[in-house]
Amino acid sequence: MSFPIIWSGNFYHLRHSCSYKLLRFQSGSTPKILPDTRTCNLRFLASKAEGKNQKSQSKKPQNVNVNHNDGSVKSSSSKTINKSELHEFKAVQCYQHISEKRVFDWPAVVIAFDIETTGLSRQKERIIEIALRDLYGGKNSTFQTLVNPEKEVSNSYIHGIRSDMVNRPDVPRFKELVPILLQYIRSRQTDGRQVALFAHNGRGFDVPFLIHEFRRCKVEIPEDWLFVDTLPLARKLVKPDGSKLESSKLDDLRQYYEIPLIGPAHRAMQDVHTLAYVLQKMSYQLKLSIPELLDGGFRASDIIKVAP
DNA sequence: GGCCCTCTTTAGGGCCTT
Repeated sequence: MSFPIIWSGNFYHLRHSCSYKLLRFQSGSTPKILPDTRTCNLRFLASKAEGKNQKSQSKKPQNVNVNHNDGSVKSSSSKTINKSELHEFKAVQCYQHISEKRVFDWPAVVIAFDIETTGLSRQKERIIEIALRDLYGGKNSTFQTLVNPEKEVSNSYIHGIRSDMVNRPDVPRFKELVPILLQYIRSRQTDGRQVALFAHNGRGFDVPFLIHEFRRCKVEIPEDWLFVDTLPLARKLVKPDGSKLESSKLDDLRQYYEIPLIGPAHRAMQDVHTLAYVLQKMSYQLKLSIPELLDGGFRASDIIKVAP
């Protein structure tokens, strides 16, 4: 099984099944996942020569629902795809039929996730936003919500999430989010497949943060959740001249791979988008199959044993 | 705080995450 081919196929799914969800919580009622209606258009630009060879399907604007999730209403925006991106999309189309045949061979549910927090200390700070994306795609492949930290947000300059956006009764606290999160992950585990949750610097930041939030709710993270940190993968990357990359930051990786920025910067779902594409690029460059990626995975209990 | 790298391993500095 060739991972790069499957991954390219997945690239197709990323573009065609993106659906953001805004989790709204009403005190005393069952939380509901509501679709967001705002959209932005991905418009393809093609030269005349390219346009002649382009199939009609690829010429159609690709609609991507965008949920800024900041409580404000913003007008639709337009994302222009340049020539190199168009070339990549065309390559993806070549693999589409392969992916559709092999997609059920995926050994695991691959989910990219990211959190925004009130700071860096897992003991003192709290999660204020979480976003997940099932890279397989499909209906409800994305999940995103703000989280009420029940404390002041002092680092809004990082992510743009202000206290008044999250410290409100209609934003769920983490303990109210836990059962929904567990159910969402379970809903992605069709046929009892292994779930693998990818995060950049996940071992050092996201997963320990999740562990502490779950602990506060007196809930253990399921043992069948396998986490994979993409930071060690990034540190293995080398340039064509053999030298290492100057930086392994997620945004620097995005720029290195010339991945366009989609959505508001420094928000959880935007970073999930970036991670999804960076992961695709890195796995291709490092020639890593899905099982090889999962070999580097770890459980929440592995971290707890090291740093209780 | 974990991981990586080096002027290292009996250590220390820097990266990466918000």
